[in-house]
Amino acid sequence: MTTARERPTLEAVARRAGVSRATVSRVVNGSTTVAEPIQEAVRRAVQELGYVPNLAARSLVTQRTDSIALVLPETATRVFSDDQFFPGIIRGVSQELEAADKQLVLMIAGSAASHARVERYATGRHVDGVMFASVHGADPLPATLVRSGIPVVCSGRPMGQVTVPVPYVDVDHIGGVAKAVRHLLETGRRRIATIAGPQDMIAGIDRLAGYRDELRDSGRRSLIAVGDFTRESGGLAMRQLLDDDPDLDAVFVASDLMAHGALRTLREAGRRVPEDVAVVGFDDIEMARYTDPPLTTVRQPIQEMGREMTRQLLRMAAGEDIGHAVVLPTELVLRESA
Amino acid sequence: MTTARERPTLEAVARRAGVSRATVSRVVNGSTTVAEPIQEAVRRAVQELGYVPNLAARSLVTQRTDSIALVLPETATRVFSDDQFFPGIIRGVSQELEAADKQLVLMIAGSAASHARVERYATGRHVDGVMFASVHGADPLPATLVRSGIPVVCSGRPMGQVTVPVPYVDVDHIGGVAKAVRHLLETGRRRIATIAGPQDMIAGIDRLAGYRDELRDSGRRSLIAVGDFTRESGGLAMRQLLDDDPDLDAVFVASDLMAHGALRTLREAGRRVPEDVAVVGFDDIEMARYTDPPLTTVRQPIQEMGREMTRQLLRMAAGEDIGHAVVLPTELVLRESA
DNA sequence: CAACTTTCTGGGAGCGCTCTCTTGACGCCT
DNA sequence: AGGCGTCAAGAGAGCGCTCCCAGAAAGTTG
Repeated sequence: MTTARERPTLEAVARRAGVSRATVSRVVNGSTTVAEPIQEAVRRAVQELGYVPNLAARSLVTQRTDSIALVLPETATRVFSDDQFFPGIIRGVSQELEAADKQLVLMIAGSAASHARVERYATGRHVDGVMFASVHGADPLPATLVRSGIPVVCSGRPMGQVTVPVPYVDVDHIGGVAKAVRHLLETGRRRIATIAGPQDMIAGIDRLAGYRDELRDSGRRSLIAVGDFTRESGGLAMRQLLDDDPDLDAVFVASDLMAHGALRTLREAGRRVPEDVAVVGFDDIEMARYTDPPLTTVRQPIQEMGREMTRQLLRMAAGEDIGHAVVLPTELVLRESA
Repeated sequence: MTTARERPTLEAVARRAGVSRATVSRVVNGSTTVAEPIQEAVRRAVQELGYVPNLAARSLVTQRTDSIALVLPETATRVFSDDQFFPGIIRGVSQELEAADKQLVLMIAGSAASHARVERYATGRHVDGVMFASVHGADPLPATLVRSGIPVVCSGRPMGQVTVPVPYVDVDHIGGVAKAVRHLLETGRRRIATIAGPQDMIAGIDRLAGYRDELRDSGRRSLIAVGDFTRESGGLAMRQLLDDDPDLDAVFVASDLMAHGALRTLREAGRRVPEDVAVVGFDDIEMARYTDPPLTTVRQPIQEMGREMTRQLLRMAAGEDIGHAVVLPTELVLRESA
């Protein structure tokens, strides 16, 4: 261990400023009950000594850690693919946390072991709250933490039986899909299929539900293939759809990545987009503007989701009561594929 | 704050097991000097009480925090684009950290204010070490931290004058580019251009240097346009290259994202790839297999870079001396674009 | 069998901070 | 002028843990 010069403590600052430890503490923590000249002296001493509070010592007495955990279940296919979900959330969280001067502890929880690790860490109160990005299946961990009184927020409506309500922030999947399908109908498409996402993720489930709802209302037949949000699965699903109904003239794909795969399959099958087949994606990732043709898609505000989750969590950690769900709007972005 | 049932302390475990606090501490920290039956009793008490050590209290006395910071300079264009650099590094870091049972504190440092925040946080010894992902320009922060005796590792060779050596892990940009350019020459390309990356990032600089070196050796003329690693800039740069030399028959693009933009421009300009113009990228991101045509590119082991950085950092934090540079190999991946 | 090691466990100090409680100084009212 | 209220600053008690040191118990040797 490299030995840097001894770090100054509150005590040292107090001595230097000729006041007591308590007073320095008051100034450092922004109490207003300290006379201005003394505040000034303390601040100068802090400056001169390069004092930085020891967070461990502070946590020990305040029982707060001023840091929160963001858990990314690695099993979620999307998390490490390039759909930017994960960076988007992180960025939003980070912005909001920085504004609140809190730290972000990132935990990737793939294995059962790391799952247990997250639980230990959180129940051990090493963080003031936990956020789950992209909950896969019916993960019991969020509910477990809620039950032990730890502030928790999930991205995406948690699945499974609700033994205890877990607060969440989600986007309006159903509304977004409705806009997409309606657009296809309005532009004269008759045989509309969908490539759904995995049915153990709320994004997959809701987007398929939205598609079904909208199509049922129009009285048309629906054709469904299921992918797992990856390009590859999108390509495969498109192949299957084409085999099932060579005459389909539109497809709503539950993610841009899958849409990318689907576009490729369509090209290989000699279909022109959008002339022969219209394609609408979901997510509006950066790449959507660069596919051939550029992808019409449903935009979801991922970064804003991260911010909103954080705001909710911080409020819970501060002891406020919050509503248990926030749903952010989605929007149809028209490009050339439909 | 929700009041969960009181967390048990060492003291409580000690009482329950009928031993002293010191003994419990020994067992918890894996000391071997405790008689087996007592160890057993302590472990049972820990289990029964659900004891989890208070990290703040431990840090206070050990002067370690068992967490390390990963700093992502947000200004780096690449970091939040979809080239997966950032998630790749995080994943690698996270794996290695989990194995060592340490925490990852993620800090996004865009503004000057957040820069100062990182410095305060690190010099305040709130983490045992700091890793910088993708250092942009000649950021003085890494060197500053090194000087105050904090373990630091950078991803990518730091730029600027070396007042103090900052350890780093990088990939072999030059070697990778050499392979790419050599491949173009060997497949009979005569007029080879390049789209370089930003010249304030080592990845941009080295990849251009590699291109120049290799082409100089072959005695050919070189044509250069500069982008900033985004798709958009790649498209623009390609346009410019085409204007400068309509007869060029190959282009080495310093990133896959820019290559994606370039492919689009080439298509719009009526050039066939690879028949008229061969294109080679750099990075080998997931998307490279889905461009039209699939992109020949230079693969760099991003995740491994994150792991290696972490290993180095942990060794430094443990007081070991490490060599100050590690360079990981790159590899040419042949697909259809060249 | 006494004297001395060698193990193993407990006692207790202290890491740096916050926060309650107390003291002290001052101004104001009667 | 004396008593009171008010407000600012200091004293001191821990927060939960590690680790040094002392001391007890057990084992070893001449």
